[in-house]
Order: sequence, then structure tokens, then C-alpha cells
Amino acid sequence: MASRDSILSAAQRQLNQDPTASMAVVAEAAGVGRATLHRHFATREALLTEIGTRSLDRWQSHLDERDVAAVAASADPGRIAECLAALIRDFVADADDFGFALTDTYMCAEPALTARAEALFAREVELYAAAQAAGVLRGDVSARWIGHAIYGLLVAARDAIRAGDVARRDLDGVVLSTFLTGGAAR
Amino acid sequence: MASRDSILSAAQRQLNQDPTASMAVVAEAAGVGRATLHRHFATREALLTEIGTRSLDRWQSHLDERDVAAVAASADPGRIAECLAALIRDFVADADDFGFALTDTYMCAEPALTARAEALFAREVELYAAAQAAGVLRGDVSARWIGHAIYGLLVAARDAIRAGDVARRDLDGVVLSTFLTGGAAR
DNA sequence: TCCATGTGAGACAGTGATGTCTCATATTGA
DNA sequence: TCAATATGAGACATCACTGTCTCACATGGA
Repeated sequence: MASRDSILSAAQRQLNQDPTASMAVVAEAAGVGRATLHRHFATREALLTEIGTRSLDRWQSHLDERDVAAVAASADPGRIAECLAALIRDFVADADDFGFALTDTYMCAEPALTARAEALFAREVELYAAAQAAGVLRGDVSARWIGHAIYGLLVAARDAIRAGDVARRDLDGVVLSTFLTGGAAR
Repeated sequence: MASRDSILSAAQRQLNQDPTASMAVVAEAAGVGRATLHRHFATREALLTEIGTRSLDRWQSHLDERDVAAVAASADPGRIAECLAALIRDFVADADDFGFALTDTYMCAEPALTARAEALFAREVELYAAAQAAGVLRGDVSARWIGHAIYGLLVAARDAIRAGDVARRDLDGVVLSTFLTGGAAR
């Protein structure tokens, strides 16, 4: 008997690969009947919302565990830099599993999800702003741009993995150093 | 009378905003009857393919105009650096108009389009490799990663514009400097 | 004026996905 | 063993979209 959670994981994996997959395809991917899938998730919207919520939960747990607000308040360059790096590593590790949540149309249209995503983004940006104030990150661009740039590099990380252009074990290092020091030769 | 090209532009705009828009919605957005839309583009697939082709044409024209292969062959650091910057500026200028082609499911599934996209990507990567060899870009990451990173920053640029977080006139400078020197304070 | 071409509105059937339902079967625990 | 629960297979109506077609109308040129 497939648990609700294992179905959810399989659905996420399938929809990650093909965001337009029908409920029938998702059910098959989860090794479960279509009726059973509907028993757990009444509608396709409900399923997508749940996957989106799950991704946001994960995102939030990273921010919580790294204690982002406290680190930002500390104004300690060392702590901030360390937290920043750790956070990016966390994100990179999730980038391909939660990848489609990054760009899926539905996720970006459901108000409840986008509102929460914006709130999490704002928490993250606070850290970036603190990092700028502490001299860890450059101050000549907006903190929100920093956030977008990191997000973009996560998309890049996902694509690079999918294309087999970067080994998984190198990925977080590559993303981190690209973000911090850029692509120019030193 | 709406020209075929103006319909195509309107369709691109609409699908950029909502990639799942139906033919009826696209027709309305183009200020044209659904029948007329079908007269110009027999199927929805044909329409999407045409938009994708158009985007690839644009991409290719940038590579052609900047004479990427010749610049790469020149091995001249100055020329390469200049070409690189110009190219990124070109891409940034297109990022929001051609944005959905970057991430749309269909575009990424149609073999003819992906094959051509891969070929263009390879041309681009040749320039990055030459830039690495000439000491313009760092050599400790793969040239293809450079390509993905730039692509990711274009997604970031699109999102930043959509969110209103960066002024359009600042955008190319911000993207370029973020790519070259990263986000860390100097 | 008359004709030709292009257009919009709408009807139409076909298709695929959705969500609901039933029923036979398997699994689980008492 | 027996009962309760969960499942898979499948039938079913519904719905939205697609692609095709027809017809009335307008616009523009001969």
C-alpha cells in the first residue's frame, strides 16, 4: 500500500519531469490507480498546491534552521558569510528535486503560494541586505537583485545537472563560487 | 487587417504571460478571430514552433552579428571580453520579450527546436572556452557551466524586471557585473 | 458598380482530461 | 475465520480545447 507521502513524492518527481502530466500519468508513475490518487488528492489543483506547499515548507525549514533573522541581526561578517554559503548549499541540494516548483505556471499563479513565496523571499533578502551592510556582499546592487540572481543560478544548477554538464558533487561549490566571485578570471 | 507578423508578436506576448493560454485567448489578445488565427497557424503546435523558431532566429542573429566564431578564434582577450559583454547585453535586452521561450515546456520538448538550441548553445560555449583560454574567464569551471550560469542570470533578469526590482536601464549593467565579478564585496 | 479576397461569428464533431461512481478484490486486524 | 478498510479497474458524464466548416459582411481593386 502506497502511503500518501510516497504518492506525493512520486507525483512531484513525475511533474518535475513533465509539468503537464495528466492525473492518469501521475497515478501510473506512483504505481497507484487513478481512483486512489483522487482519493488522496481530490483535484489536480489540490495535488499541485500540496506539492507547492511542500516545496515552500522545505524552503522555510532551511531559513529556520539557519536562523537567518538572528544571523542578519548579528551583523557579524563571519557568521553572515558562513550562513550565506550554507544556505546556498541547501538550495542547490534541492534544486533538481524541487526544480519545477521554481518555474511551473500553476505555482506562480496560485495566490496563496505566491504570497508565501514572497514572504520567504523577503526573509531571505533581509539576510542579503545585512550581508551588504556587513561588507560581505557588494552594496551597489539592490538586495532583491541578489535574491533573483541566486534564484537564477539555482535554475542554472538544475539545468546543468539535467544536461550532465556538472558533476553533482561539484555543483554546490561551482554555484557558490560563481555567485560570490563571478565568472571572470581573477 | 492584422498582419501575420503582428499576430505572431501578440501571440508571443500573450503566451509569454500565460504559456497555457488557449487559441481563443491568443486570438482575442491579437485582436483577431479564432478562425483567422487558425488560417495563419494551422495548429497550436505550429504557432508555438513558429514562436520558438523566431526566438532562436533572434538568438542566432546575435551570435552572427557579433561574429562569435571569429572572435573566439582571434584569441584576443580584449576583443573576447568586449564581445562577451556585448552579447550579454543583447540577451538581456531580449530576456523579457523572449522569456517564456526560455522555460516553456513545449519548447523544451520539440526535438527540432531543442536540437537547434543546443547547436546555438554550443557556438556560444565556444566563445566561453576561448575566453577561458585567453584568461578572460576563469578556467576552473566548465565552459558549459558558464553558459548555464549566464542563462540563469537571464532568468533572474526577467524575474527582476517583472517584479520591478531593477530599473530596465540598469539591468544589463547589473547582470553583466554580477556575472563577471559576482555578488561578493570587493 | 461588381467582384474578389479576407475576416468575424458561430456551429460542429472529435478528443483528451477531469472528477465521480460502482464493484470485485486484496489486505489488514480482531 | 470474519469483518472492515483500502485498492484497482473501469464505466460514466462533463467540460474545455482543438481544428474544420459555413455564411454573412466588409474592404479594396478593376
